[in-house]
Amino acid sequence: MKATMKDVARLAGVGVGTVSRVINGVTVKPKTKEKVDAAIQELNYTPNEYARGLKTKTTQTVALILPTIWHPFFAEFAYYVEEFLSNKNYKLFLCNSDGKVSKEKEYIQMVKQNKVDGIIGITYSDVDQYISANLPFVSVDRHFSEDVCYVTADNLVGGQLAAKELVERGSKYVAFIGSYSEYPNETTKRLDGFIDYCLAHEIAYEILSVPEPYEEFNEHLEKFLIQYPELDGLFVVNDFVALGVIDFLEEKKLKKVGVNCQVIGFDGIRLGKGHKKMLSTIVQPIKEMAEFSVAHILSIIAGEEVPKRTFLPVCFEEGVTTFKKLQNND
Amino acid sequence: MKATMKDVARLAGVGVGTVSRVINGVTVKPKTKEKVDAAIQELNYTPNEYARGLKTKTTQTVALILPTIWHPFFAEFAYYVEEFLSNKNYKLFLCNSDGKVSKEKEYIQMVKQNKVDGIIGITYSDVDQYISANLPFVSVDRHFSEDVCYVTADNLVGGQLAAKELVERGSKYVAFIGSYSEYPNETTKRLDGFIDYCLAHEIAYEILSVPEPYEEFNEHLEKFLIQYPELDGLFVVNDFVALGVIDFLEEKKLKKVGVNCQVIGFDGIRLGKGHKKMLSTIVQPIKEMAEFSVAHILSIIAGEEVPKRTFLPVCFEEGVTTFKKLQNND
DNA sequence: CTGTTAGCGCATTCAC
DNA sequence: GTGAATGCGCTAACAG
Repeated sequence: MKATMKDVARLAGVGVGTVSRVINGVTVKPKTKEKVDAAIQELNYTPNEYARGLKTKTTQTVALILPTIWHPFFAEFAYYVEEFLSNKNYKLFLCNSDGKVSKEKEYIQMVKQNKVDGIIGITYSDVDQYISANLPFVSVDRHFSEDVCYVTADNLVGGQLAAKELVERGSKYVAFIGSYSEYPNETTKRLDGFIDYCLAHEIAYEILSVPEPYEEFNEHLEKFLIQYPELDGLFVVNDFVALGVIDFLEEKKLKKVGVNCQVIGFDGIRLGKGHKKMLSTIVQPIKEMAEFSVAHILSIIAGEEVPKRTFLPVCFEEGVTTFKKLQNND
Repeated sequence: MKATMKDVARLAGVGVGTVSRVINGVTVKPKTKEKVDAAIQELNYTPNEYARGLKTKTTQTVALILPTIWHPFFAEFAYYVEEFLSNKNYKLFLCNSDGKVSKEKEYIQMVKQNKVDGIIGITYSDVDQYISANLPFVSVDRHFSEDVCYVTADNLVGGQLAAKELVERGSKYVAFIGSYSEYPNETTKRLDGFIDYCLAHEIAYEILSVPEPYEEFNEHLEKFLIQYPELDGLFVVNDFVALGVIDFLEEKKLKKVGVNCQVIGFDGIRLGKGHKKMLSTIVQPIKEMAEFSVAHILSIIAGEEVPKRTFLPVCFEEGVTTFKKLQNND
């Protein structure tokens, strides 16, 4: 039915060891290699990865756990992870956890099952207990209690930067709009940074922080905006929510974004790629985040040491939802 | 180091066969099952999937090949595929082909390598030669020459529907705007359906069909719109391109969409979920497409017969880029 | 350099 | 019911 190594060996008139050698590129006499290659060709032979994996205890496979591939930020991240992995001849398992611990746990199990060599995870729920330092795991955007490796954009600086840009572009009274999850994660640092800057520069600010999930978010938002009508600069926790806020402002005619109010998002998703109406935002280096995540997980799998913490720089990208910069007083 | 079946057997004081039986739910005396379960618990044992796969010749794994997970339509599709697969206890490999045959081929190889049980593929390039009826493959949005199973939205009806809606909502002179790929696929039927309707109802129409990739698309578009200034209804090949067209029209002030010109897209991606400014579009039943794709590939893997062709209905979703319907003369 | 052999961890015969 | 034995397809260690 399906050709095995033994078939190839028989046809080529050699031992199975030799076949294994030519496949794995070990030194073999050119003449015999030819014979083997010919036999492989003729039988259309492909090594059985499961048999190989059983011996070598390696799967050339990594799992990626994320909340949902629907979100453009995660999709873009997944794209790059797959690309970098593929370059290294690794395959990628995709897991949408939907924030459900059971599913995250299920995938984490896979390394014990010898089904994957390691895991890259964006998990916002409580999986601490399953993660330990000896599990090949790279966490993204989330700092675990134990010393597991993690890579993240510099959310603190991002928050500071957002405040700074709003202020330097003319806002006098700013606000952070976002949500907080039940479980701690790096994204809360966006708010921390925002506050840092306002405090240090004595800028008046307000905060709207709604608990997830976003039930009645717009109701909270409306009340907030009515309560503080003088706000002229908004930093929204991510681009997705920011777009929603902008629509809401326009619909309710509460503000004219880009005219009497600025809005800055966070993520830098390429939703509007090619579109002119761009959101001003703090851009996360998604590609680099994926690159480091992959590099680190592969290093861990190889048994090498990796830096526990990798912070990647963010930058401001100007769209049409902020004013032009007045002066450059750096 | 890592516990094996033998360790469990020894600790429980039974044979490995018995351990295997309790794991696979075969009849075992309750008393011995207890002992085994206890041993499994104590050793924190998990079966090695590769060893099992080597015996059973099954991997409980399916690969999904698509052009890029970046595109919201594919991301949404992937989300559902993973969900349905997960329900059946299957895992998902993700492959971004970027339209590169080499990568598609590489993943198709995986079934020969015993690394996946089957493949679901959205491939727009020329992989016909690698696909044959005896490969467990379900094609989405693409009809292969051989009798491989495929599922697709009814693009022909979708094209007709788009034309119908434009006309019934007041357009007198309509156009199809899109592109065509080097390789045939179901999406070209959108144009076919569009023409069908126009011909049958004697509606004047034009066609702009730019070859992929989209180099200089906007140049072609501008020339086209200037050449036919009387156009008042546009059917664009998909939502992504449609949004670009709308931006272009507004930027160049060629038309006022929703006022003196209608635009209908195709796909029904939930980009604008929660946003008010929605694109009118022909919605593909993404979830159902994923559901059938998964059901079929699992059936094929199980050796069952499946329908070769599955057409799923589309529907029109009203946004703000079309006029209100004047009358209902069905 | 190359053929032979011993497992990798598990499911599945067989006898008992 | 259950234990022992066999082999899935492959790699690696061992002789030759």
